[in-house]
Amino acid sequence: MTNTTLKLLAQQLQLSISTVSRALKDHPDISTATKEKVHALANSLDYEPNAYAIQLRTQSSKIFGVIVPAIANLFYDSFIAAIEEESRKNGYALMILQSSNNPENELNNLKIFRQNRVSGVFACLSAHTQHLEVYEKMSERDIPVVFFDIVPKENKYTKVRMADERCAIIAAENIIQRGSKRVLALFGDPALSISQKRKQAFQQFMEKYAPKTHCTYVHTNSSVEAEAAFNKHYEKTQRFDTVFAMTDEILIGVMKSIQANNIKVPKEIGVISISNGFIPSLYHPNISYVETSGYELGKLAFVQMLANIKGGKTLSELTVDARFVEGGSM
Amino acid sequence: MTNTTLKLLAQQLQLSISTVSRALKDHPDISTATKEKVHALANSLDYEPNAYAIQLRTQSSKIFGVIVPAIANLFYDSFIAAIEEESRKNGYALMILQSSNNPENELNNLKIFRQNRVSGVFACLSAHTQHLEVYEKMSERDIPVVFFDIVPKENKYTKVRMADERCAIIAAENIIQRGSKRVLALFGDPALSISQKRKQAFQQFMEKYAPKTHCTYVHTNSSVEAEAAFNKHYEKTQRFDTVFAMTDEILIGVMKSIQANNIKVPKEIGVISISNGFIPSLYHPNISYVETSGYELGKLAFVQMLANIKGGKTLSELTVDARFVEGGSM
DNA sequence: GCTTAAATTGCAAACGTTTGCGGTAAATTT
DNA sequence: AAATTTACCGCAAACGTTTGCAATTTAAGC
Repeated sequence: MTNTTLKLLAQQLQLSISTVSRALKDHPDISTATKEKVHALANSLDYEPNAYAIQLRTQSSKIFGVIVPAIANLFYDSFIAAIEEESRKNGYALMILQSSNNPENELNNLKIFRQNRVSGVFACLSAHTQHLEVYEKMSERDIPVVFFDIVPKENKYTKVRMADERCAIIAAENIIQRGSKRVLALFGDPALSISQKRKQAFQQFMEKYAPKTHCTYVHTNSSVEAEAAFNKHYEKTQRFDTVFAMTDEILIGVMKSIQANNIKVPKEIGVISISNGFIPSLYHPNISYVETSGYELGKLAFVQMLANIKGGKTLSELTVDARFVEGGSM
Repeated sequence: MTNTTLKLLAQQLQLSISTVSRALKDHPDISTATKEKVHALANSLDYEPNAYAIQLRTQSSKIFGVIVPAIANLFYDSFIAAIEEESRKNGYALMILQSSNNPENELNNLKIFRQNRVSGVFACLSAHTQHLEVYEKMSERDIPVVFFDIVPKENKYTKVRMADERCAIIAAENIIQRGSKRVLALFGDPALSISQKRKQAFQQFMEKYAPKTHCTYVHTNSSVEAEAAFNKHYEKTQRFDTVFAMTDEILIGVMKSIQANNIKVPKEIGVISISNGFIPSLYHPNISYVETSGYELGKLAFVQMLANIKGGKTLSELTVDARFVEGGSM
């Protein structure tokens, strides 16, 4: 069965295509009588406008492109969920591609976006990417690009990201407030700017406002490493009373060890992490965490996108603020 | 800056549009000399074919639609990741929409898919949906639909799903092997066929091969409900020695309670679940589970889709097989 | 050198819309 | 009753491609 078109409707109704078109969109030129007839037939024939013809004619596609390193990720999937919701509300659809942290894929994806004349793209740079010219080209063609999470350094781009330093500081504040004497602070890959930022902010804050608190800083690259690191330091006689996990991944390792050793939280050890909240809610008691919400970031990114589309270029870097979520682990 | 088109290239090269078009796709009619010239200019001008014009002309869109209840979901995100990979390999892009388990959204999404003349749709029914006519209509219009995970009962559709019965039976086998006397078996929404299937298979198997084992069957709709159900039954004097969780969601609730009550696993209670593996790995000891891989399901779904597109209708129900993964909880 | 075949290239229609402009008939004003 | 306005509606071009066919140029055969 072939698709219903304006032409078909026009033929059956003995009207011109233009009249049918206008009737369907409630144009004042068309009489109520014909409007009704047209709508009736359109409904019974399940007419759906051909988005491709429309875009070809109007030169605007109502589709956003999204590039993430991976969809299967606690952070990015909620980011995607957020912009999907907003997009739907605003009549846009989403085209989602994953780069798998591979610059080549990223390039190919961008190409697909251009071929589909997307109205804008949300991009998360893949880890070791420095080929921003492609993005430049999109901007030249008036396709706004909103970078998120992993963003370029230059400030000629529109970007949104988490307030990394704030997160670390909020965590530090709560640790101090708890009256901790010895802290084990676990951070991620030291090569990533996110690890650097968080550690630096955390360390500075602790040294300034709680110089007497003894902090041990360790970098780990996986859950397993985090678990090992925790175990190693837990053996010591002078035990720490608080552990800080920079990411979910690290928290998972820590909690494995805590469960294995049947350590009482928060009595024996306080736990605090930075997270979007899902992992911390898995444990009893819930782990207290500083919230970095992919969902919020998505909402923010969308606002930026809309601003870019409507009001020309809005070059700025916005961050979504962090807040402390009390679990029962501190 | 305006987009490069065939027309523009043709003008600059003093050639006809058709020649340029053919040159670009390496048509044998065109001489090598002009091909080179065309390619050179196209590259320098960053020509990208307009997907909309192509689709309008060729009536095929190279886009698949995907409907999931939620993107932010451990199972669906890996499913999506899988079909995204395959799609890219095959020159397709993905349009992903989430239903949020709301039939109305589902309907709207389908509409968007039809407007975009997708080449096919991967659909996971939202929980309480019985309006399959929309899907019928897509099929009538030769848009193949591959249902996954939550699929319609009728067997006139193409569907892929987990081998639900097998999963349940494998779980039951292991429970019997453990020598359990009293089992608490937690299932999901009783309205969902997935819950029904798993429960029925489980129950039948237990009754047949371990008639003396006492089983309590409970349906819950969320982690919180599962936690409550577990607590309620745990109060009893005649305690169960094994708990079976049909999904990650349920497992999470169970484990919250287990942690809260400081129950020793597997000594006091054995735990087994059905999962893709991530959640079970979060606990110590790792929870034993029957593996259901969203990733595998995605790959399978894609094969089905391709078969449908190429070889006409392939009505069948394929399942991806399950296997037991030993944790330390049994 | 003339005919014929082969190698190139161009013409034009079509895909399904939108929209500026012009046209006709009815309604209103003089 | 003629003139003008108003209410409807249709024509036709354009968006960027693809593709069957015709047209042109070049090479080949004799």
